[in-house]
Amino acid sequence: MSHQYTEVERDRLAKLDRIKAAGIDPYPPRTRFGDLRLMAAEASRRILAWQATLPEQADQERATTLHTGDSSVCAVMGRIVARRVMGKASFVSIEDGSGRLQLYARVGPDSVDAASFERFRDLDLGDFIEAKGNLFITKTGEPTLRVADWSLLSKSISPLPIAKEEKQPDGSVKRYSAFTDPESRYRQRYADLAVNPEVREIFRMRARIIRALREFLDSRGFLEVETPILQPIYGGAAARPFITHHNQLDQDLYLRISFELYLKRLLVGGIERVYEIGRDFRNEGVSFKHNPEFTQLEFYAAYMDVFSVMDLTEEMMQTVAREVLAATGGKTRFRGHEIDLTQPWQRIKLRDAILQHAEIDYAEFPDRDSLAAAIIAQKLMPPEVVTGKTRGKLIDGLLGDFVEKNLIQPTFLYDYPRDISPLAKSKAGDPATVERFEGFVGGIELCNAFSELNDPLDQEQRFLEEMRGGDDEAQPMDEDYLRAMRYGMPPNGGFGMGIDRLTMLLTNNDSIREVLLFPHLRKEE
RNA sequence: GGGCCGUUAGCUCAGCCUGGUAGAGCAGAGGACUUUUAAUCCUUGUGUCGCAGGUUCGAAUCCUGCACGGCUCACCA
Repeated sequence: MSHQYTEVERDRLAKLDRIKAAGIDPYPPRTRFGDLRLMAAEASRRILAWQATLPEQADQERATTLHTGDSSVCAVMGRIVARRVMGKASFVSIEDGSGRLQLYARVGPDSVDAASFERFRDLDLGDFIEAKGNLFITKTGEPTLRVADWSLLSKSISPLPIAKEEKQPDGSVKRYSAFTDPESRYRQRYADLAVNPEVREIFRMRARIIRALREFLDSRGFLEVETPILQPIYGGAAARPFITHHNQLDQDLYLRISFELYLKRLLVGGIERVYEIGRDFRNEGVSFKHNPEFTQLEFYAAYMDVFSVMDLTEEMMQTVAREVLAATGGKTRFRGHEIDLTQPWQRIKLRDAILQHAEIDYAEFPDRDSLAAAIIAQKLMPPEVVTGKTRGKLIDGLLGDFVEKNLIQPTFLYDYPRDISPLAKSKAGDPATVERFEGFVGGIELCNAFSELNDPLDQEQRFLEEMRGGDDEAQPMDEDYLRAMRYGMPPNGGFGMGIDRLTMLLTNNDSIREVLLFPHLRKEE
């Protein structure tokens, strides 16, 4: 179905025809003033600095009254985001990657001729232009470029939902009828980014976070790798996969649900410290903290264990927070809470956390049925929810229902049930418990780590236990992974973290969709 | 999947309770204006009121179903 043009769009198409008829290319292949280009923020900074060099206060005021400005010629390019057009003079504001700058054109020897002015005042919000001239400051103190020459760089046909902005006395900006409908913003992220600068800032922050994580790991001898996204056997987590098919090989393949089993194969191969940042895919529900595809960091380090990984995680998070949240000294706000990521993390045994928040000591109920009975007796969960859950899943349920939301400041919980941790090493002398931790901040789970199981016989048993469970999220047996492990895998600590959730935390966004450029939505119509 | 709320002009919204087939601001169009900055002043157009049924003489409005979305609960170790 082809696009039905609105009346405004038809007007602009007619304008486009007039532009072409005048011999002007509305989509020129290159700029004319690229060599002279200044970013908008740099132009503002430069002219304000020039003003400050004037010897006397009176001279500075005189400069703005006469609005002569400095004598150097520069050029700016960007999108028109505001227009104030008068009979023979006109102001437009353009926005580029650095910010906004006001342009001033008038009919006169110091600016443009009448024909050029007519075309200038005919510009629309959303058009891209370049303009060349000198910088000056208006009597209201606004850094401005006086247009001596200009060109259209790209004509906008559909009106962008550009909001009007009013500068408040306190310096803040009040925005009128901003583009806010979440569905429209996600479906048309291009328009969202174009008119909401703070959205662009989220994704700059996201890139900074990932860069800081890379730098941290690179500087500690980790090798970044890429492993298969299309996998013949999925594993490394408990989740339902997406299934696809290779036609020529006539083979079903799965989109990976985790990188874990491939990265640990590399430890067998002698890569002692390895990490990957990439996309995982899980065929499950969407929520404020779940998207079907999401970005994960996993690292594995030979000769580390769960506690040394805990130390490294703490250091990594502090480093990233200081780097990304330099302005606030590593503090962030999230879901209404002030969170300090530079403080040492609390470390609590899962058992103690559940004892504190759910008032049940699961260690007193060593088998599944006694724990289930106690949970029902204490009315912690309704009986129908308890049915069919293993002991580990019951404990995990208590964690999710009673503990997680209370873990606001950075906290590690450790010592997890074995049956929900099929790839983690058992704790010495405590076969029901594994050496595992999860990190929580702001009431959500952020990361997960363990002393990785490197005993191929134990691992085989775990796979068999999983398959017996009949869980549709159980990990399938991966014979090749066991074959790798039989060659000998060094003891190692592994770690996984959701980058999207970390970005939510560091940018104070309550929804994962705000930190994904193109979040999953149902198809239109 | 459940609950609640929403869907009206390009954007932000009012109108719905109490049915008489649609409004405001901004954006747009025409005019005035050579330092404006939510520019101002005059004139002016704009809609399958999410979709499909039903009730009614008459539905944006009441009813039912559906679609899409938001929040939330469940699920997601």
